[in-house]
Amino acid sequence: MSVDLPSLDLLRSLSDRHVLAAVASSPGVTRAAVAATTGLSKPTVSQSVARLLDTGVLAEGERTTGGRGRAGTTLTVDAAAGCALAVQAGPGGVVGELVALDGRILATRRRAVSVPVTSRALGRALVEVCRALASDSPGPVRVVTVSVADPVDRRTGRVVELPESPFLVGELDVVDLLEGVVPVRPVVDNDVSWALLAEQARGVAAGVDDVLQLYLDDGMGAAILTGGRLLHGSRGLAGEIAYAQAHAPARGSRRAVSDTLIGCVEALGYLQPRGRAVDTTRLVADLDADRPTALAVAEAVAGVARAHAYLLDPELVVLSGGWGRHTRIVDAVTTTLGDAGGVTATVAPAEVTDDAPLVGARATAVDALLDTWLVA
Amino acid sequence: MSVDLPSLDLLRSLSDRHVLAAVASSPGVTRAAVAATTGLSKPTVSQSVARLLDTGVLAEGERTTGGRGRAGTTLTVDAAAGCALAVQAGPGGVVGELVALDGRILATRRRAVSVPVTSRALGRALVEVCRALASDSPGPVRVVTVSVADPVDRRTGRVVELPESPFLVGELDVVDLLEGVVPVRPVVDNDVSWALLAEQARGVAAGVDDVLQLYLDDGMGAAILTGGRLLHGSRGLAGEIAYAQAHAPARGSRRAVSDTLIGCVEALGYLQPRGRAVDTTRLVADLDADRPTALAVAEAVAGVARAHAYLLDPELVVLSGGWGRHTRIVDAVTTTLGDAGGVTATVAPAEVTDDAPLVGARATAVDALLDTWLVA
DNA sequence: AGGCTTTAGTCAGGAGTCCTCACCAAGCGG
DNA sequence: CCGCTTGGTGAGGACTCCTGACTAAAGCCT
Repeated sequence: MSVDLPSLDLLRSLSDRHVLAAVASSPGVTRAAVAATTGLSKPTVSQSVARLLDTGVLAEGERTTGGRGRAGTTLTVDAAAGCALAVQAGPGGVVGELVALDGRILATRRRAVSVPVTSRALGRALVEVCRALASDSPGPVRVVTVSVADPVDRRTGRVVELPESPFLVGELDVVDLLEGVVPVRPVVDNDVSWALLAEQARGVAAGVDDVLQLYLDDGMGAAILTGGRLLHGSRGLAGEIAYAQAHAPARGSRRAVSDTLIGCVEALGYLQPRGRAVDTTRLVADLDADRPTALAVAEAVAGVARAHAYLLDPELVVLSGGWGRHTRIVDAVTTTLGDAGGVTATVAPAEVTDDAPLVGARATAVDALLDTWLVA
Repeated sequence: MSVDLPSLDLLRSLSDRHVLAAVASSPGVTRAAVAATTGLSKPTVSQSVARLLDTGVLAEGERTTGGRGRAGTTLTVDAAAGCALAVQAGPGGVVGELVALDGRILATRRRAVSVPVTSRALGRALVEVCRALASDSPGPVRVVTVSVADPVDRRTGRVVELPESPFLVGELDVVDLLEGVVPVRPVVDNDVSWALLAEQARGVAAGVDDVLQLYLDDGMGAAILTGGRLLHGSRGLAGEIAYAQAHAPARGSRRAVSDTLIGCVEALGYLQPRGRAVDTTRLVADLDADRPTALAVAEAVAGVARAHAYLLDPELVVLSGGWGRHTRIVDAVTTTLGDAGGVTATVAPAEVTDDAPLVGARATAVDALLDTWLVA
């Protein structure tokens, strides 16, 4: 007969949350250690732990025999109480992880998709990976986060067809696809946003609250962290930079090209023949060779970075993606921002490079999984 | 002897805050009415009111004789317990208001500044207005918000000299100027941000969480609301659009101008001879007359709006300022955004036109004034 | 005028949370 | 074996919120 005391409930759940977070962040701690790290009193921690043991989130382990005094009973997160799925879908295929509340990765599944990538094949791979991971789970799946390498409406979970979509053809509705596969509504966002969260969690953006990250690969996108929070926009589509206005000298002509960023890339000859994707390998090669057309692309990117740095006043500009991390790009952006009066942002290449979106999706999944326990 | 119970304190202050907000929003309410609107129980409200009466924030009034049953004792915010100052400094001079916790304007002071505006004269006017308002105040001044019509670092309160500052010459340090004049550190921000808050409080942006507002007047700027919060950037300088890349057909030539927005305005001949300010009156006249150069400015603005709409995915784009609200500008932006695939933002002219920054600064001042009571 | 109805505000008791202090339990070292 | 150190639990106090009952006061009706 729990009475409806919203404020007291809030208070209790606040304590529980602290305790749970402490155990999750360092499994095997004792009640006393939790009390020390959280600042709560020992009795309060005991009380909270009792509640959490009752719900099944926590499990008691063996006693430790290491220290001086009495051995304490260790506390661990019980994966059987609920897990989360973090999945990344992109041109390279689908990768997914089954993660526990304490961040442990319990299982990983990969599934390649043959090019050209169709939304049908990608959707099938997504479903298969999720189904496999869900069956691996020792407990119910309570959170699913999905990274999609295309603009996606995070309210509906549908991939949005912008005029010049980078790699996908056809429509993809992640929420609809995973309807019966997974018991919860997935949180869907585009890969650049997740990559920025990864960079914040364990990369160059750690501890920085205002970040502009440019992702330059087959597709081009941006993610914005402002006041420590991701900027999503009304539909979660924020970060589109392909249509940002840009200037660049055109190839074989003396006239300047003035167009959108993707228009410049096309005019300079770096779009793949089919589709609207950037020819990353050739662009990287030309950047390595200091070819003028490639350097013109760098200038165009730098101009976009400058305009956006003026608009957003970030503390840090992160360059990521297959050709975004190239020295020539980083140098061009650094120089342009340095010449711009009033802009003080530092420029740095991304540090998290392997499956960065997956890392970000995982971090968010664990956070959300933690949250599922204080509502109930 | 209040014990150090952070969480319980938080709880109590949460109740107090609700009660105080209820009284502030509708002065003259009774305890019972507060209980009804806040959802708290009558005894809890009485307890909270007792605390607030004790600190002096609230005052008891006469009994009401309107209704059916027993007349309740009315509650009012006591202005003598603390007031706030909202001040707007711009090319037109300085305007300031003394506001009470319930939003009542207790006094207004204006002071014109002769052109050309120097930072010295503006600073003097600012100090005089603040000093006069502070002496008008029935109680201590606890919050000061200042709107400055120039880029300003909200951490330091200093006006930042960007390469092409719109109207001010010389440096201006608001925090330093008001050091002895006012007993608290002022919250300083640029006028566009405050104007957006005004638009959110009582204008076209009411209830919308993701807004891009362009302010086009003597100076040009933008403000961004994302997730219901203002985007400030690392130094509070976010919103600079003068250096956004833009395209426009040049005057008297067939070649397109490709430059920053302010560069386009200059190339089209709408910059004032002295300084880097836009010649608003002439631009408005030419927009009225449908002159090609003026319409070219509209196109340049529309291009910038489109690029930023793609980047930020706002739900609403607000156009404000002396020439920003012009039909030709609104039409151009509406058309351009309508043609852009994937952008669904609606476009609307600003509704709060008279001293919009002051309105926003006032709203924030009242909020902050409310906050000063729950910390203590 | 007096009683009834309605509303305002307070008092008392119960539930729930947190804290401090004290106590018991269990290891390790001398 | 005894003392020291550390882990965990009770008891009591303080504080908050709530519900329900009670008093106070004003208007309406007979």
